[in-house]
Amino acid sequence: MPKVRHKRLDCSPGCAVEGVLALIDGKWKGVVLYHLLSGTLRFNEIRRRLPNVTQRMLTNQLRELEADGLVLRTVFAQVPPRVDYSLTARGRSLEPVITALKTWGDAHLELEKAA
Amino acid sequence: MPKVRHKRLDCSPGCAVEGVLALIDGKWKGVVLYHLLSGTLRFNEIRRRLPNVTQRMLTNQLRELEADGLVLRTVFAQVPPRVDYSLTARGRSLEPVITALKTWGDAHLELEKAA
DNA sequence: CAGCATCCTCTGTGATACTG
DNA sequence: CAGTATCACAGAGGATGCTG
Repeated sequence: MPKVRHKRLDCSPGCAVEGVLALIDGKWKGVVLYHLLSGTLRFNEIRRRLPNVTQRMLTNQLRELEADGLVLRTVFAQVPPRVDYSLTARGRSLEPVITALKTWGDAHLELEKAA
Repeated sequence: MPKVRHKRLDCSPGCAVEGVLALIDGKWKGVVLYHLLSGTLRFNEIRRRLPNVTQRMLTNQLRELEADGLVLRTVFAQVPPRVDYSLTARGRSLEPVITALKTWGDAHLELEKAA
């Protein structure tokens, strides 16, 4: 059970907040987690959902998520390699958080939607 | 109503998630928001709650939060300067999100708590 | 297909000192 | 008290090419 290996954490009761933020921080972790909520995905499937991510970054973020015990990485010994990514129980437990983020975003963010 | 002036946002439905993350990303924004949930605070009061933050960073983060319309900055024209920081309606609307973060953190994070 | 290795840039963060 | 101004740096993030 990986403790918060990130460096921060200087608050008092707010530590928890920072801690979670440290987990989903990283330019793509949040969205990756969000997409994985829908179910298992293969590397390129995730990649397709993040138009501007580079493999390096995606690999990177996935590895960190894996290290934090949020994502499960399953490698199939096949000729055309296949790697599945899914949420661990811990990862899935983040669902309410991700949902809260998405809900708020949908409600309070002016995205590309016209008007 | 400040749009997401940050650069990212490359997802599809996950945009919202990224968007919010962009707002509370920044090493101290999360905790600052958390502490402001309890009520208005002065600059040094916030600072005292974040042991390791430097004025430069705190000022910085507060200004960004202000620019994003999450925090209200009130300057009093006094001799010993006084500046109050409080949440705007938009900022306060983030409460469920912050709460979700804190709740998850308390439940799933191994912090400094013994055992 | 799903990476890894390199190289490079930029910006977020920090330390320190000064000011109205 | 609540900043502002500099200087400096680590590492997050990106571009590209190669590989089992």
